[in-house]
This record gives sequence, structure tokens and C-alpha cells, in this order.
Amino acid sequence: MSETFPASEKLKSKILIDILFTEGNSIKQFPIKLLYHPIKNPEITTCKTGVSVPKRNFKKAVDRNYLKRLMREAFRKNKYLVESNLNHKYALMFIFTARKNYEYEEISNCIIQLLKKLKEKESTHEKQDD
RNA sequence: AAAGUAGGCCACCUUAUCGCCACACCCCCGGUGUGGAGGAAAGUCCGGACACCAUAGAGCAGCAUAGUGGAUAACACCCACCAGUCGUGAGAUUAGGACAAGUGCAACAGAAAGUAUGUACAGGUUAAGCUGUAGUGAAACCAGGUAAACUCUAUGCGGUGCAAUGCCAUGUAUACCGGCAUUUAAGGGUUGCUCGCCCGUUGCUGGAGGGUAGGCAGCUAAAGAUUCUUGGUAACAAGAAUAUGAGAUAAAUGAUAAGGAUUGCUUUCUCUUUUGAGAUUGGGAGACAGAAUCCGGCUUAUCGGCCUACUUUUUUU
RNA sequence: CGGGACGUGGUGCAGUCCGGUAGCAUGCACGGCUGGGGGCCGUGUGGUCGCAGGUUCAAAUCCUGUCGUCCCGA
Repeated sequence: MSETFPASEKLKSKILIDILFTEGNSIKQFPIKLLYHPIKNPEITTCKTGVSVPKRNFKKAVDRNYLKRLMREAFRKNKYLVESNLNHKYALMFIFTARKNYEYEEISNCIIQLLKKLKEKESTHEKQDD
């Protein structure tokens, strides 16, 4: 299983991000919130993932960059949980909602739980659609 | 030895695994190689480079600076000297022009704070605030004090900023632009005002424009860095040599593991009269902080440590 | 990248332009009016004027730097 995180899997399009924030659903697992929304565009063949740390809670750029690196690292290590198991392609956005720094272990565990929850949610949506 | 002053420097290192960004090559699945944050990248307080704009011009206003000289692309920075203030001293610090142009202001105290001149005492005179002292206050006939009060003097300043600006694709349909004719005048635009300048109403004709999101260029080889020589008290300038090593755009430097060095704390042991020195065990600590067009300064944040010069005090020679 | 505003008792504000006494409302404490509450009246309490430096005889006020909060434009 690949553990790479190339540019094609990063969420960069402002249009997709706007749709994600206005129409997407969210899963909360303190201290991180996960926004997700299915991608309708057939030209996009991979999941698009981004991370975000609000400037309001962390004034210094160093702190924000560090947390974003940790979240990217944790997602890269654990994305096998969702990469091939989901039926649709999703736009994902991890948002750090706490006000103080966390260790890599805590963030990694949190990301794993979020990804498991995302899979459960999708399966329930599928049943409802049926 | 202790205390202190000034200036400069470093900003933990190595290896492995998994990853990120840029470039080059092989090849077009992918792989290999090279490189990849700072002294402040920060605050955005000054000064430039560069780009565009007659809505850019002229005058007034406004703003900035303020000893003298130098240096620079430029500056409020920097260097030298003079003067004031602080310090025993090394040194630090200063918006340091003009109140003999005009206007204003001065609480309390005091007779009186600017059209000055009262009281007491002493001196003095024909006489007289004519002379001295006292007391109040920051300041009391002296061309008074105050300009980080208005102001005056000298010098400088057009504006907007790389989201500048140029090009490409997508895409809507007359809202945009050019030319000609018509109207000749209400109105609108700009940096606060005046002048000036620009726009204008309708018709015909020609051209692709505006908003939104995206891509490419601008984009990093430079008033650059290191070393040496020469000139200069110095800031700095000139010359030579060397190597060239971030360019992202929801935004690249990370995570994990191991080892080593640094500092102080702690356990035990050894040496020493003591202060202390050496070895060892264990768990800690390593700051401030992340490039976004690029430079020269300023300011602020900063763990721990090193180097140089100098001053004062005490002791020894 | 650029522009602007504001920091004053526990809270919300004036005073800053034009320097000399820090004031108003509310809150809190005490007393009074009422049988009690509410309300009213009176007295009192409480402020390093964000921080540092400078100018001045004297600074919340003038000047410089700095910290924090908030807003706006491209």
C-alpha cells in the first residue's frame, strides 16, 4: 500500500473548497473536525485532501505550519483505511479546532478514528439510498 | 579575582526508514541524481530598485527632516568632529536651526508672569524704581521663559503598488473601447483647494472588452556573498580571485528510531585543609521563530555559549 | 501588500484638539424613607489613564518607540 501524498491528491481548487464548506458534512473528534463531500466531477479520479489551522487560534505561522505538517503526516500514514474502500471520491478537509499544541501520537490516533467514522457513515448513507 | 562598558560570532551534529517542493536526466508505469528558510525570514517604521498611470502638469496647502562635515542608489540609518546632559570611569545619550518678525500660553505661590513694578530695610538724590538686598516661583528690566505651541527659515516629497504589469485559454452578450459626424453645455472624475487636464448626447462604423475562477511570464545572478590587496581616522570606495546552492501559491524543510557532543540538577566514588576538581548513574533542557518581488537600514523577540578591546576596585609581583 | 480606529475605577463611556482639578452612569458597602420587597434620597468605596522613553517647572493630554484588540481595501 502506497504511503505517498503527491500533489494530485491535495485539495487545491477554490471551487471545490467553497462547495465543501457550504454543502459538506462534518465529523467531529476533538481536537480535529473532518469536512467531507462527494466529488461529482468525473475528470477527478482521486480523493482530494487538505488540512487547515485557523489563524484565530494560533497567531504564529510556525505553530500553524507545524500542526499542518503533523496532520498531513498522520493522514499519509493512515490513508489506506479509506483509499480503496470508499465507493465515491471525496473532498476532505481536516480542521484543527483546539487552542493548544498536541503531540503527534494524539493527532495520529484522532485521524485514525475520524477515517473509521467516515467509512461507517458512508456505508449507512449507501443503505439509506437503497 | 570581582564588578562593569562596548563590539562581534554561533544558533546542536551524524546516520537509517517513510514522505514533501523545485530542477536535470533516463524514460514516459515510474526511477535516479542535485538542491531546499532566518538573524531576525517578524513588525511594516523609513529609504530605494522595478512596473504602470496626463486622473502623472502648475500654484497653494500638507507631510517629513533639522549642530558641522563626510559616506551612499537613497534615507530618519551609518561614520568623524563640536556642544549639552548622565556616569568615579570605560562609555551612554540628545527632533542640537530661529522667541532681535508676528500671535498665543504660564496652574499654585507671589505685589507683579509682560502695557511690569509693590512692600520692608539699606544706600543715594533738590526730587524720582535711581541702586542694592529680602521673600514667591521653573522663570522676576533682560532686547525674560516656552517653537515634541501656532509660526518663520533651509532642504526634500506626483500617485499606486508584484494581487504592479504583460500574455493565454475558458466564457457571457452590448453594460466596454477606438474612429467619423452631431450637440457646445448641464454634469461627472482627480490628492485637500484653485487653475489645468480627462470624460460626455445621439447616430453610423470597426474592435473585442468587464466580472469571476485558472495557467504562463514577472521570479530570483544580486547597489549580492566569502577571502585578499590598496586608499581613507572611520562609515565606505576601487581592484583581484573563488564558488554559485529556496522559488512555494489551501502555500514545500517533516515524522519516527538510534548514537554522539553541550549546559546545569541529581546518585555514588576518588583527590584536596577548605573553596573546588575529575570520573560515573538517572531523568531533564536546547530559545525566538517559517521565505512569498528584491535590496539597504531601524525596531522588537531570543535558550545556551564563545571571542576581542577597555574601565573601576582589591590583592600579589 | 496597504490603510484606519481604539486601550481611562469591576463594567460602559467623557476628559486628549487648546498641558496644571482625573469626572459621569452603573456596580459594591453603609445609613434613611416603607410593615417588608422594589424604588427613591444621602454618604462612602474603587483608577500604575496598556507599557517604555523623551520634551516641559509640570504629561491621561505633546513627541517617539512598543504591546494588545478590532475593522477596511486590493
